[in-house]
Amino acid sequence: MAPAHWRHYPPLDLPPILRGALEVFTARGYHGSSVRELATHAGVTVPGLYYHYPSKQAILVALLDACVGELLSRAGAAHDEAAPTPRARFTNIVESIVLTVTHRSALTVLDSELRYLEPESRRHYAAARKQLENLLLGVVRAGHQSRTFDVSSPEDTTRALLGMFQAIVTWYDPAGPLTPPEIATRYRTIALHTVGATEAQR
Amino acid sequence: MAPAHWRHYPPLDLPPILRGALEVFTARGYHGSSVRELATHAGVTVPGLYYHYPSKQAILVALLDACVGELLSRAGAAHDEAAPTPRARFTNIVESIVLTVTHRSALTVLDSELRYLEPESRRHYAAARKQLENLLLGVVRAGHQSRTFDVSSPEDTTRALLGMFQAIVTWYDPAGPLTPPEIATRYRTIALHTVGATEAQR
DNA sequence: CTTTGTTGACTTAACGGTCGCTAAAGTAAC
DNA sequence: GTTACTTTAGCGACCGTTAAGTCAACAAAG
Repeated sequence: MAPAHWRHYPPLDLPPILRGALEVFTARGYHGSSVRELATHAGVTVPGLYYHYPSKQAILVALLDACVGELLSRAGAAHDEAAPTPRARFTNIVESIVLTVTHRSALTVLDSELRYLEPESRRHYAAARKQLENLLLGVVRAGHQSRTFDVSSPEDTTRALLGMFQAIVTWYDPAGPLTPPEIATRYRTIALHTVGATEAQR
Repeated sequence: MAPAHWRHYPPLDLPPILRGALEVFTARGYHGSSVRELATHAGVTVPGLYYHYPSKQAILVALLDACVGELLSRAGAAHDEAAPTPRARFTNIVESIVLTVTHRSALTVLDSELRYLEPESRRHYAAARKQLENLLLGVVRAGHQSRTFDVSSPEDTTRALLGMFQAIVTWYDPAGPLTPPEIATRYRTIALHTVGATEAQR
């Protein structure tokens, strides 16, 4: 379950039903996909699908579970591994978020389907996202207080940064010319500018 | 049609059917809304709805038309009104985008439903968004060349900025404490940092 | 060894309900 | 009488879901 290292992204190991569902949900959206499409894409019949999952929504939840946990644990590992300076921690977290968003882009797209979940599940994912926000916010605040960073409001800046990263999936194409590490490098530079720490500083 | 000024946002003047459809689409998503819901929300019957619009998709298109055009024309006006410096143009465009995203948040949320459109309509909106990107990119490039801005890549930075603005709708609440002008002010500061132009400079 | 019972994985067939959409008739204003 | 718009009624297709049966694998009982 736990990856060997937060920078290493093995191919997603999902059961065939979830693998197929991921493709269909990504292409057509949650409400736009029928359980029949999910079933045929996974190579099973419809009741075969219901044997493994109690409902269509449960499939989406299982998929999101695989996503949110990974993002959070990788960002945490990236933070812990960094030298104990705001700058090092910040760049590691940014790199890890951008790597996850790109390497797991199909899963990340599902974030926009989050609001169709029943309230209980939705609260669960809202909490997870808040945890990520707090991780990044802590680092930005530390940099703010030590004057390593130049930000007017750590809270606003953190929220803006996370939005910036999340938006990558709206244009990222795994078949395109840019690789995840390349994008991570570019966004590291941009994010450093956003928190007022120029590349030149060390 | 054209607003008196790009900073002024009168209440949306939409025909009742579109007004109701906007609420329903925003709450449930395109595929999650039925034409029966759209009709009852607008106070008409289903065939009454089909008298005005040929299909469910046409309603979404009409709604998006009202959105994209406004965003583009306001950003253009904000650019033209600014003093002819990259910094003034940049802050005006940023302010105008953030004001539109917040004042017209219900319409902006529909952007995530864009991929469910048939290819022809989707290309139309992709082109409009590209126009906005080019408007902002031109200004960022000008600031880059005149050394007013400090960016490593105007293209990447512009794309990151637009993603940052678009993401506002994921947390913005019209009933919340923050008003659109307040958010615009905060994002102006953040965006200036992102392009490497500190607030202190004039 | 066979027989029998149990489980797990999956099938065929279909349930009631909702989907997007429309034909045809009606109404009110000009 | 024409135009603008609404109504009642319902089309066929598809929706998420389920009941009931099939079939291989395996274990305990004879």
